[in-house]
Amino acid sequence: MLVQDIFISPLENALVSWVEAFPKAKIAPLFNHPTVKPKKAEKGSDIVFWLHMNEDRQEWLTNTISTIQQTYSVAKIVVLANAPNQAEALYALSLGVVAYAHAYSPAKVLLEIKTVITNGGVWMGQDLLKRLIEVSTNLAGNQAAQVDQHLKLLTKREKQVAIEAAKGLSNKEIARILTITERTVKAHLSSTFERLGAKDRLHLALMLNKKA
Amino acid sequence: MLVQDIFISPLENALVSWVEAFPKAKIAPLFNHPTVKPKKAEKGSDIVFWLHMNEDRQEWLTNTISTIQQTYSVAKIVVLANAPNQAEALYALSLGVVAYAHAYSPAKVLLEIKTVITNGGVWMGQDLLKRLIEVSTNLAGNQAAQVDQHLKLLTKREKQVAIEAAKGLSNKEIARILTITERTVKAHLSSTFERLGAKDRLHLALMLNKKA
DNA sequence: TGTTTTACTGTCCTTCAGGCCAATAGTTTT
DNA sequence: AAAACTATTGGCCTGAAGGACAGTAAAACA
Repeated sequence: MLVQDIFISPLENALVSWVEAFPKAKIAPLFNHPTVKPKKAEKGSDIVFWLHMNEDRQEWLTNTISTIQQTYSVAKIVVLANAPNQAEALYALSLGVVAYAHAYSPAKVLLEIKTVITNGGVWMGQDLLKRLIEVSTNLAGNQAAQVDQHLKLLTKREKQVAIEAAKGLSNKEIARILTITERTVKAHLSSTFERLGAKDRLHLALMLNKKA
Repeated sequence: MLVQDIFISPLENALVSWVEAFPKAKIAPLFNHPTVKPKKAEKGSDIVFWLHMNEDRQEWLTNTISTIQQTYSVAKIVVLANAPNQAEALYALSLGVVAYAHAYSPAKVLLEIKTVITNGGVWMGQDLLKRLIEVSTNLAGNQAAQVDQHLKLLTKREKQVAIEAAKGLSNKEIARILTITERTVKAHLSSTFERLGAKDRLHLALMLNKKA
């Protein structure tokens, strides 16, 4: 089976690792560029588009993915990001992209990605998946139990502070109703973030306010 | 680099596909069984534990994973399930397992898994991943009419911003994914707060994440 | 009896959020 | 045509949040 690899990148020349991984790949600045126009009709042929993502091309990404999907329903799309970030990765994957990786990944990794996706898999970094799992276990699972699980990790005082913070109260307000200093509230919250792996009070609130 | 594969399974003999994929692998009924004790000190050596999961050994799984992680901080753990299911997969992955697959996966798949995880990836079935992504990206997807009521009061752009903010994203992150300035995000948010009568983004998040 | 955990407080500093006071340009409504 | 709304961005400023240092006293635990 013929598999065509097409890199869409603003770069003039493909990166070394790209060439190393796929010597026969084509590269073009835009999708639908004449030099890379794949033969659509060819039956059983697989096409992999490797989209090189710059920080400031979010919209381009969205449009390109959409166009590719409309034109080649079976094509696989991989996003190679100069500066990978979780939000973008999630977004891309939700659009149907089958892999999201660093643009400067070594050839070895690129080949691995290729193997995985041509076998129907989806490739993504470990950190991102961890995050995904965190988020969705909170949203999906036994919400009530999940929340208790979280609260169980906290000391009595931390629990009180966390609950108030999750309601949307400010540190000052919490301090008043618990008759402690604002500083102490901060201390309890910091330790709470640490224990629960929350980024800030908003994430804490989301953790403790999962719908039942 | 030496990579040791250790199968932990109640079976007397390894499955055919296991042997086919890893002829030199060891197998034992329990972790820490003398016959499979890996040399911990060996620098740069990778260890992959393949845990064979029976339906009724949930607790065993939890404990074994925990013990392995404490003993070999760098070890990779794969779960091979006789009867894979999403809940269990999620649970295992949330514990730090880097792959979850069917115990009777062909050797080819096992080798693919091995490749992926030794390169820092995580392996899982496509269906599960799709599900994960759905859950974590569709904040508004499964919300009640009440939330729609709120969102209906907003302009298109404000709605987009509000939803992202309610997920816990910072202004900068939102700006990035919508390809606008952080300043503009602030403008949309300010107007959103006004329209919905929200005090700040935390209250907004609570409004849009209300239990149905 | 040590050691660890909890509860509490301090200052300094950086970043972020959001309000206030603008402005421009396109679209919609009146 | 004029008025209102939408989308965008700028600068300035204040206050809150949270991390990076701290530190003390009591309780719990080993």
